[in-house]
Amino acid sequence: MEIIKENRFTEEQTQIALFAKAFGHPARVKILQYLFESKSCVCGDIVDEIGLAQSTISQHLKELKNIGLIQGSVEGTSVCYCINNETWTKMKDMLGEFFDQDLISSDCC
Amino acid sequence: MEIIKENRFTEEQTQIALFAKAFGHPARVKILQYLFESKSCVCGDIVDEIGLAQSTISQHLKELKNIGLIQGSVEGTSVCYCINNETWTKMKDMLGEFFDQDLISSDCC
DNA sequence: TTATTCAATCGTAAAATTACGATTAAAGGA
DNA sequence: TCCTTTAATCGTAATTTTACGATTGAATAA
Repeated sequence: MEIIKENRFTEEQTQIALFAKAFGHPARVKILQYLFESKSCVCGDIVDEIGLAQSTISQHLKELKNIGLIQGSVEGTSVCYCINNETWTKMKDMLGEFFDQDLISSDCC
Repeated sequence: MEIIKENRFTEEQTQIALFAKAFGHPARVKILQYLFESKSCVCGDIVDEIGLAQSTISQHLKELKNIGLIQGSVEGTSVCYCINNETWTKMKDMLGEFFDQDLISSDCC
């Protein structure tokens, strides 16, 4: 869609922002927490847990899936969603480094 | 604005999402990195550094200020922006805990 | 086969976000 | 005083996000 290369931001800056956006909505924070805490991760259970319309939850799940934080596997007529630990770790590393900037920063003002 | 208490999400979930949204845009990621790296933190320098219109940068700075991640002090006709280390640390702690969920999570699927 | 269940997708509306130029206000300098 | 500089705010447009109900499609159950 965006053909012309945008030089304004680095790949890293863009990726950090994309990860942040992924849990930049309380529903997606809650979904991710639920997937970590719960043994069950069926889509219908998530809908019950969060309290938003089924189509809305599907939309949020799609966003989390698009960035790779979760993955879904069809189980009969249900779909089981899980954290993708590889992406989760990558996110932890990237954002962890971003957060720790303060440790090597000099004072200002 | 929102009078009726919204029970759908916890304060923590909402706060995590708000912090995430704060750096959920590459311009704000870059601004924060610049404030950490640079000795200078004058608004005009940020505008030059990022390459967006002055009014757009002001808007992004306002968002970062609203959530408390940065603070500005007037210096003559300029404004000097700085990281608010207290809020930054609070954010690190909160999101760090959120990220480390995987350490106590059981496998699924 | 037909009916049911479950989740994705569609269509749509409302709200929020992002970006810009123009204007304003405050401070400093001539 | 008047002019310049700096950054906030205003007004606005385009885009994205969020949410919902309705529909669809796939799989299972009767």
